[in-house]
Amino acid sequence: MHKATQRTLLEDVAREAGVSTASVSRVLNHAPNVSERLREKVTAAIDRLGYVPDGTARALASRRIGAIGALVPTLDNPIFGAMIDSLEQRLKRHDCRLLIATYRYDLDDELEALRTLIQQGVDGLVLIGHDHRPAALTTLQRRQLPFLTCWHAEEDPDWPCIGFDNAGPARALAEHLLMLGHRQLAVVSAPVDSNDRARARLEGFRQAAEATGCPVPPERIVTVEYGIAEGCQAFESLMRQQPPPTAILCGNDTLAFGVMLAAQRAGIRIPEELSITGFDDLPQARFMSPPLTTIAVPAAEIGRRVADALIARIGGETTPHRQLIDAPLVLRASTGPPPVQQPKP
Amino acid sequence: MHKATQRTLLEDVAREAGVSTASVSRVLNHAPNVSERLREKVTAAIDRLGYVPDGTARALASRRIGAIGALVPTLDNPIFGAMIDSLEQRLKRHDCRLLIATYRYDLDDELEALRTLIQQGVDGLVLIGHDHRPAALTTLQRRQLPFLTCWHAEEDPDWPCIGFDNAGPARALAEHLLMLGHRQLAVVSAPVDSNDRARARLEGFRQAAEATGCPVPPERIVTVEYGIAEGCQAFESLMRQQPPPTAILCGNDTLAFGVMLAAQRAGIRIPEELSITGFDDLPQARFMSPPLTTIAVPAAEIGRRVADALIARIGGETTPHRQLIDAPLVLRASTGPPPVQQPKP
DNA sequence: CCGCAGTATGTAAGCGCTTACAATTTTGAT
DNA sequence: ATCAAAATTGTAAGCGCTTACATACTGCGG
Repeated sequence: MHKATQRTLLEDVAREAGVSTASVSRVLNHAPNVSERLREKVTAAIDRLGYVPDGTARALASRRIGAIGALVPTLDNPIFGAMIDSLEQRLKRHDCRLLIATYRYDLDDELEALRTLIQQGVDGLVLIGHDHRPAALTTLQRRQLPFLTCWHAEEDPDWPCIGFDNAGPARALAEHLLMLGHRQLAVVSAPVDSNDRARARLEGFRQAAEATGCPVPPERIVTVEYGIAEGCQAFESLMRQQPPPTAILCGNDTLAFGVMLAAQRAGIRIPEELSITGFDDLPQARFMSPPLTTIAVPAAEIGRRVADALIARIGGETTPHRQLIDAPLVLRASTGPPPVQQPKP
Repeated sequence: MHKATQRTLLEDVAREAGVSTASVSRVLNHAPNVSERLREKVTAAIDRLGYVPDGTARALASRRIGAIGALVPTLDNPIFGAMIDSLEQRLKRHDCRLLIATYRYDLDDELEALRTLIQQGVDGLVLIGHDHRPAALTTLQRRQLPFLTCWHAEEDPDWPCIGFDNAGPARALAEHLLMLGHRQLAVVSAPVDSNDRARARLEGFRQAAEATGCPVPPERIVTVEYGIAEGCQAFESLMRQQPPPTAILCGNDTLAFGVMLAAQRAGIRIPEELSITGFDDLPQARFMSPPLTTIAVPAAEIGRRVADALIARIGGETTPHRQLIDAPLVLRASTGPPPVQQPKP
C-alpha cells in the first residue's frame, strides 16, 4: 500500500465545494449538462486548493492518455524536425501531447518502438512513409488504434495517409532537365531499402528519363547515406565517369548541397557546366549559390494536417483516407541548359 | 462502469500460470527474489496469451510513467533537433520514452507546457537554458520532480545543468578576431530577452572587445530573429555604417550563413575583406565557402549526458550538479586578418 | 530436531480518477 | 395544478496494475 498522500485529490475538491466527485470530474472534463452554479463552486474550490488532476489516474479511468506517438526515422534531419515542430504546436491546440520515437530507418526498430508507444497508451500514432513491417499494421488494427501515415501518397486501403507524391515531383524535376536538353543524367539517392520515399523519387527520375528515351544507366545511379559529405563523395564517383553527367538529380537537398559544393570545389560552374536538383526545399536551398532547384516538401503543413486529422479520428470522426498535398517544383538557378559541347571532348 | 474488456490482463496471466498476480508483476518488473521456476512459468504464460501490460495502470500504481518531458524552444532549429535525437536514442536504452513540448522562446508558454507535462505524470524534465519563470522552479521543487537544465553552464544552486559555457567561447571568438588585428567588430545576435545563451554569447563578444580597448558600439550590435534571411538583413544594416566592420560575430551559424551569403552577394571577399564567425557548428558550417569559423556546440553529447543523468536522478541517485562540456573553437577559413586599408577610404 | 533468519509467494488494499446507473430536481405541455 | 420528459447531480464500481504485509517455505546452527 501507499502512504497517505499529501496531495490534493479530486475528492478534496469535492468536499471543499460540497459536491460529489462525479460533479468535479464533470466540470473538469467540460461535460454537458453542468449548471453554471456547479461549475463556479467547483472551479472556486479548485483554485482555493490549487488542485491539479493526476494524468495517470485520468488515463487509466478514461482510457485515453492525452498524447499521441510519432515514429520518425530521425530528428537529425531538419525536415523531420520541421514537421514534428508543427505537429506538436498544432496538437497543443487540441490539448494533446506528443511522444516521439526514432528508429534510424530500421523497420524492426520501428516496430518495436511502435509496440512500446502502444503499451505506453498513446491515443493515436503517426508514422512516416509507407514501408513498415506487416506486424505493425496488424498490431495497430488489433488495438483499433487511430493512426496515420504521412510523407507519401500511396493508395493503400490499409494505410491512411496525409502526404505528397514523391514520384511525380521527381519526374517533374527530371523532365525539367530533359526539357532543357540534358541527356546525360545522373542520380544521387538515399538508400532505398525500407524507404519508400527515396524509392519513389528514384523511380520518378527513372521513369521520366526512360520516357524520353534516355534511361539512366545503373552506374549513373549512386546511393549514399544522408549527409553533405556523402553528397560530395557521390559527386566524385559520378564525375569520374566518361562522359560525365551534365545534370545530377539528388534524392534530397542535403545530398544536393554536397554535390554542389564538391562541384564548385572542382571548379565546375553551375548550372553552365552541371545542373543540380534537390528535394525538400530546406531553408538554405534558396540561399545557395546558385539557389537550388528543388521540390518544396510541405513539412509544416503535414504536421498541422496530421494533428487535426488524428485528433478527429481519436474523437471517432472519419477523415479522408488519403490527403494529397502539393509538393511544388521550385525552379531556381542550379539548373540550366547543358553545355553545348562536352567539357572534356 | 466499463464493459468487460476482451484484452488479456495480468490476472489472466496469473491464472494461466497458476500463480498470484503479485508474482506476475514481480516477474514483469524484474523484482529480486523471484525463483527461476516462477519466472519461467510466468513468461511462458505471457507468451502463450500474448499479454501486453497496460502502461497507464502501471503508471497509476507505480507512480512512474516511463517517460520524461523535454521543453525546447523549437525543433525548427536543427541544433535542437540533433540534441533531442540523441536524447531520445539514449533514453530508449534506459527503457524511457520522451514527451516533447516547444514554446517558441516564450517563457510563459514554457511554464504552461511544464505544468502540462507534470500533470501528464512525467518522471523527469529537461529544460533548455537558465532563463525560466520563477514559478517553474517552485513547481518543480514542490513536486520534487527530478529535472535538469542544459545548453548553459550557469552556476546556480537551484538549477542543475549539463552544458557548456556560452560566454567563454564567444570571448574566444572575439579574441581570435582581435588577435588577427580586427578593431572594427560588429555583432549579429539573436534576441536576448528570455534567452540566456544569446545573452551570454553577446556578453562574451563584448567583454573581449572591451578588454582589448575597442568596445563594440551599440549601433554595431544588431539583433534579429533566427534565420538565414535575417542574417542577410543584419549584414545590410551593418555594412551601411561608416566605417564598415571588418569582422562580424554572429550569435549562431544560421545567422552567420545569412551574413556570409549577403556579403558574397555584395561582392565582398571573405575573409580578405570581411571575417565572419558563427556559433553551433551545424553540419554545413564546414562546407560553406569559405568554411565557417565557429564554436562546436556538443548537442549530441548533451543529449546523451542528460539522458543518463536524469535517469540516474529518477532512480534516486545523485549526479553532479553541474556538468561542463567543452565547446571548442573551430578555426576555419571565414576569419583572417583585416584588410590593410579600408575598402572604401 | 527445534527455531530463526532469510527467501519465495500470496493476499488484498489501494493508486486517483471516470462513468454507468440511480436519484433528484426542473421544465413544459396539458 | 399534474405528470412525463429532460436536465442535473449523486453513488459507487471499476480501470489494471503495484506493493505492503502476511504467510509459507528453506536451510542451518545449536
